[in-house]
Amino acid sequence: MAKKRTTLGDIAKELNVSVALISLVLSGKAKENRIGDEMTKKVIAKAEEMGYRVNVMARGLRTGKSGIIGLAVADIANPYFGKMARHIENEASKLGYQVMFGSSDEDAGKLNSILNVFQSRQVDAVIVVPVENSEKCLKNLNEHVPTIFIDRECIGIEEDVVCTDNYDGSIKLNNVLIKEGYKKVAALVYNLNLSNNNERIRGYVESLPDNCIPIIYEIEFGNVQSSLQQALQSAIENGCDALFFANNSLGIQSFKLLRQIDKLLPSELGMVSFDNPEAFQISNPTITCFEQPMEEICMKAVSILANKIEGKESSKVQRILLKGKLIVRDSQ
Amino acid sequence: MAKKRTTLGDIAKELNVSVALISLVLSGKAKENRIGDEMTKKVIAKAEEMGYRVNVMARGLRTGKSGIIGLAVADIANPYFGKMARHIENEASKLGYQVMFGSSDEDAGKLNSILNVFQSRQVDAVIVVPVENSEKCLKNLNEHVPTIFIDRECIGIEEDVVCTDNYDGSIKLNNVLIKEGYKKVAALVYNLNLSNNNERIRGYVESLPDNCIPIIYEIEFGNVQSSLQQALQSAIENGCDALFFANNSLGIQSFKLLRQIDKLLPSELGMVSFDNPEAFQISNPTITCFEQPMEEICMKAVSILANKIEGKESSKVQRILLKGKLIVRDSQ
DNA sequence: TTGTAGGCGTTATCAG
DNA sequence: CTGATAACGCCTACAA
Repeated sequence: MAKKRTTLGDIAKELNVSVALISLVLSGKAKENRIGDEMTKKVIAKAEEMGYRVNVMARGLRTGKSGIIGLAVADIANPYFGKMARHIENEASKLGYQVMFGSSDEDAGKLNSILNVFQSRQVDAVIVVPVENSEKCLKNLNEHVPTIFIDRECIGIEEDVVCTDNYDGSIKLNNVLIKEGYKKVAALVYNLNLSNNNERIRGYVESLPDNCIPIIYEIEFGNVQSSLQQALQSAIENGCDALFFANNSLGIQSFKLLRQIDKLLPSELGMVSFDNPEAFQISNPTITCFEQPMEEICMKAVSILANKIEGKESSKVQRILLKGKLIVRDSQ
Repeated sequence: MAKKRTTLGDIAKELNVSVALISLVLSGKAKENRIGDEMTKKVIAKAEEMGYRVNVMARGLRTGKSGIIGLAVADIANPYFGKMARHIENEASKLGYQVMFGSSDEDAGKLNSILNVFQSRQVDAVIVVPVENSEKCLKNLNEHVPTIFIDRECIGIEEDVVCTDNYDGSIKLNNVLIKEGYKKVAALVYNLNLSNNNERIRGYVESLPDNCIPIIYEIEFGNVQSSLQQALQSAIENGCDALFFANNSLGIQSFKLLRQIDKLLPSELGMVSFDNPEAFQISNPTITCFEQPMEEICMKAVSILANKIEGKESSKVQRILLKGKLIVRDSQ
């Protein structure tokens, strides 16, 4: 296995020309360096014949570019981030970039080590889902590599970010419950101080009618099962008639728990949730939810990043909020 | 932004020693080269202080290793492959490898270009989910880079592979239906000639009682919606009393379609499905299914790959089949 | 115990 | 139009 791969030098030798010439031709700079048409063809043919493939590391060492975009998500196994990865892969590949990913599990330490690896590899740019307490390492990253935040802002750092208009989404989502006549709606959210969570809660609170007081349960991210169980129990005991879930995993887990205690949806309890996982279309009742515009988000993020890589940074920080889609189903 | 990063040379200059010394120390070879303890400490401290970070491309150019494992899945947005990616990320990171992924969409052309990119980047190893008609490019890959197949074999290539014992799974799954007393079970599978599909169908066929004839619907991968609709229609008209789905997406899509036509599960029609997506726990009824041992598969795959990278290839091809888990719920 | 020097495959800069 | 040649930063014999 593995005989040595052919290099520019090998081709040059075969053709009795210089390495530089080959390099120029194969990196598509033949025209602009006025290299003869037939020579160009000959080189390309020979390269093909010899199975030449550029050595990206050599090129990278020389140019300082790796052709890699780093993507730091919370968890690639979460379908929400899986979709994100796919859309970013698509966009990046159009521009000739490869994607390298890492999962932070919402942990600043893990995120930090992922970003360290990315920097060691001299990724050309980074797309980050910021986590709690990551200001320091993100600020550092931001000073060295073109960076963009996605899905949420990093509280405390002024940097480009693309995400859903979570405030708007929450209002639309909660209004479904309000219009349906629910009087005591509780919101459930992870106990993570993240801009998206905060915006969703803000939307929930502000869309409540004047005579309603907000009821917010913060679920421990590290202890979802029992924390959620307690919250649901408490909400029911307090006479809540509907539940507002700030993300899909809370919605899904709760759905399971509610069924275990034979709570009937929506007759005994209404619910709506952020995000639109497959499960919400299968469940009975189907779940009314707010779908985030993932493809647009990723397209926008990569396009901004592409500009930053090229050095065409717009001078001021861009904060892009994209509208999502309310999907009304049967859970209220 | 971005002042030049510090190199080994910079540190050497600061300390008035040679580059080689620094290199030795920082790559952990101080002891074996009998370098003084205090010198070692001094170097490490200085490196820390100056924020040194190895240039992976320079190292890679020199050593021929990139520290990257390429992962070619069908679609990273599919939670099944998302989980796979996550487990591989975990295992690879323990060994100091980064993961770079690509989605083939079950298309041999796309897979080929993904693998080309991987090879250009000199990934140290590749984990591939083979697709139809990819023998040629996989054979080529296999001659140049340590490779392992995952999730399915590549029909026509003798190479290490780790996957679920699909035959076993199918038998267990179908037996649930048989034992429940269903008499006319139809199987639905994608029209892709893949070893996992074939094994699942083989299991289905062979576990049918003698008086039952197999009924198999091949769903067009490129035209799922209408192809599936026709198949379901036909199965119902032919008096099938239960459905065996060869994977999760067929199961989920069918569940939606069956509800649209108000088919009652399991009273009017029983069903079981391969894979255990979240949706199967939420649906009503919950779906009896067969869960693949993804974590074990990935652990095994990475561990074999690690050996191959080190050159300790076991001489004979390994074909690892891992047992999955039958999960009996309410759909039969 | 430490230093020297060559080379990995490309690209860029100049010179013809 | 094409060729020489010097970097890029690191590793690794081999020398001292």
